[in-house]
Amino acid sequence: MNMNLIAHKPPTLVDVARRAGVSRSVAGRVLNGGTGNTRFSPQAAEAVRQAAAELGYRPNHAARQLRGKRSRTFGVLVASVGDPLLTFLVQHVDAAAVSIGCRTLLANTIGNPDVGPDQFDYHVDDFARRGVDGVVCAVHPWCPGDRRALVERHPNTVFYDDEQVAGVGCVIPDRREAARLAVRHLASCGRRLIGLALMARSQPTSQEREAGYRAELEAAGLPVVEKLVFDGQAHGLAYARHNAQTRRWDFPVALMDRVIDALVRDAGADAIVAHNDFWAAALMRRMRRRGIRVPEDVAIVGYLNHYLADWTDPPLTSIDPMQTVAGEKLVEMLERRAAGEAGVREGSIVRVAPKLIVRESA
Amino acid sequence: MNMNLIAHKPPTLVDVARRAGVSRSVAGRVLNGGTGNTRFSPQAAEAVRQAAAELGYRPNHAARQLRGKRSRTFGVLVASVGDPLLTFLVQHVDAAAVSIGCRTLLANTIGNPDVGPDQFDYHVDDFARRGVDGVVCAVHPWCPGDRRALVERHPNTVFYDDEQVAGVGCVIPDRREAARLAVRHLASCGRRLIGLALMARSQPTSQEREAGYRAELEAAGLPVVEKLVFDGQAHGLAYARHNAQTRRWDFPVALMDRVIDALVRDAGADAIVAHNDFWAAALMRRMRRRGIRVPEDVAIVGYLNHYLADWTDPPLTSIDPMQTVAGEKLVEMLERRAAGEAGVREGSIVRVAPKLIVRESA
DNA sequence: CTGAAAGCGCTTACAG
DNA sequence: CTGAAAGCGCTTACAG
Repeated sequence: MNMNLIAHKPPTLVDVARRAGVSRSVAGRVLNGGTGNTRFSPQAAEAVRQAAAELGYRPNHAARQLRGKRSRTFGVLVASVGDPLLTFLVQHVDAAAVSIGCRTLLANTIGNPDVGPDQFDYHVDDFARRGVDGVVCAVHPWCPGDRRALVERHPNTVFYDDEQVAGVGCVIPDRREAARLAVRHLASCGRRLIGLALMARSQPTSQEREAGYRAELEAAGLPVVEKLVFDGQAHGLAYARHNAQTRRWDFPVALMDRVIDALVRDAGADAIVAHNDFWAAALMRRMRRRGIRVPEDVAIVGYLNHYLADWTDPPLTSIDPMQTVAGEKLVEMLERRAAGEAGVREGSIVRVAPKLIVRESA
Repeated sequence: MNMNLIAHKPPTLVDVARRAGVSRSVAGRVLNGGTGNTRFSPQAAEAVRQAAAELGYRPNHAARQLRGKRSRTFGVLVASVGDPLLTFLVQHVDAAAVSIGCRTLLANTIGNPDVGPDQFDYHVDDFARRGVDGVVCAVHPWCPGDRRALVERHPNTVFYDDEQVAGVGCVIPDRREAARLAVRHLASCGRRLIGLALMARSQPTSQEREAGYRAELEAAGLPVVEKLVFDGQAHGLAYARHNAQTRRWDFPVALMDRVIDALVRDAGADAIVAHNDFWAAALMRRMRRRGIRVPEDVAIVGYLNHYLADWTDPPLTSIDPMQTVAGEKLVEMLERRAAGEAGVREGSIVRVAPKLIVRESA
């Protein structure tokens, strides 16, 4: 017991073997318990297990890995851990990894001015050094980073919401369905002139939404009016930009009045499907200032179902892209390939069905 | 070039040495570049470096670690990565780690129902297996977990906002100063009856705030009235609780009306220092419903300066606990001890000065 | 200044 | 069923 005071070096397999009175080989076979490794007697097994328990033996990860075992670690690339658009995803990828005995190595590709403007390549490299079993790339498509090189280096890579690299696994939130859900809900609440506020109509993701929006309007027998679709891009800067100083995302607040002008004042909208929860929150605030009541005059539906949605006034009805589910799917794909159950180049694209969360804004 | 197609095994030191025409030893000495390891000729160095570059050599992390090098990895324990109270801390601990060439291994101790209710011990164990260089424990003091065992297992541990374990490094946001800043700002805006809304007066952290609040009131020559301090605990459930189903934190919304009754209606407060940004957001919403204008009738100051603060209506003036700075300090402490520059048991307590961020609510 | 050699802790054919 | 032995990729005294 007072051995503890002398050396604090953790016990190794040799220590266990010695204490159990067997060889390192047997101890190893008992403790690693791999497939069909029953090449030891029950007595030996018992002795080894007891010795291991008594010593508090834990296999050394580095040694196993060096010997060719998996690192049981997945790299996760994300523009910024604090990115409000992805907090849930990051959280659930990690949860999914832990539940199969793996870990997550989070890597911010931007937002660390101490190190440099863009660390995509740095992390790809570091992942290689550390021998990750796979990589989740959840960096927004518009952020820099050589995706091809990533996939080259780490064939077992899956993307979230980014189809740039063809033939690679990919999980995508179904934005078409998201827009449909929003419109369906608004129509069922009796809204007739439903507006759609998009950040940039040129983005494929926005086009998907618009398609869903139009499809559902038609299905509901509501008028499809060109004036009811707002394109932020046409009004100048519509993107949230990461501010390296404050490490926050700067939001184009001024644009919100343009949305209200175009959709509510000019087109007479009685409901708006907003680009995301941030747009929705800003819209609601500006509307109140202009004497427009939410939801009485104009109902609002957001997208993301972010923490935020509980705290706006009124609380925000929002479409949840189900990053929970996406996170699980991503890890599942990675794991199947890491375990050799699926070919690495099986580039399936999985769409995740969104969910409507009703609060008070619509 | 078409070698790539044959074997995708990354080049090792032997490959580099062979290509450079030197021994493994020399290659190693050149490439690891440790202290005073200039035991090689300039020519050899040049050849090795060139060979390494050509092959794209990257040292194998596991092998280095096995040979006794640091893992350059820090474990970070947190109740939940998605915990809104700590997102900034997690982000900045990681940024600080990366900027010294290290990584962060995030570990959620709760909020993963797939695995079990509490994974504190599991992660402590896993950190040991992986040989982290140190651990940041940012698990809220009221969450379960054997902190003593953690420190036993990982002597190089530092805590954030938790002084339970004596004699260990600790970084704490200065709540006394936070309350002073809030009161000072409100007083300078002409507020005379400043209320303080606390979650639970029995908590040491709340007591610190109250002390700062009283001290600053006196300094400003304002009345210190007992009725102006609200104790949530006295009114029943005041804690936000983690909901494992939704993986969100449930908030005691109903309590907010009690706050307004006690402080505004009964004590006539013209300003409130709220427990945190969530309380502040909920308070503002309830006040609007009751016809109380913010900030005209009652000014509100939050605490956290969370993402949320930009999106409430009106945007929330808040005290920033400067988790940015805290994250840096935590990593700094860990690193100094990992590098052997400081004794592991140097249990210094660092207080982080907060900062007032003025928006529109006060 | 250089290289042969030992060894970190583990896994796994291989011979007994 | 068991154990001696090789080897994963690296670092580092040690002898030349």
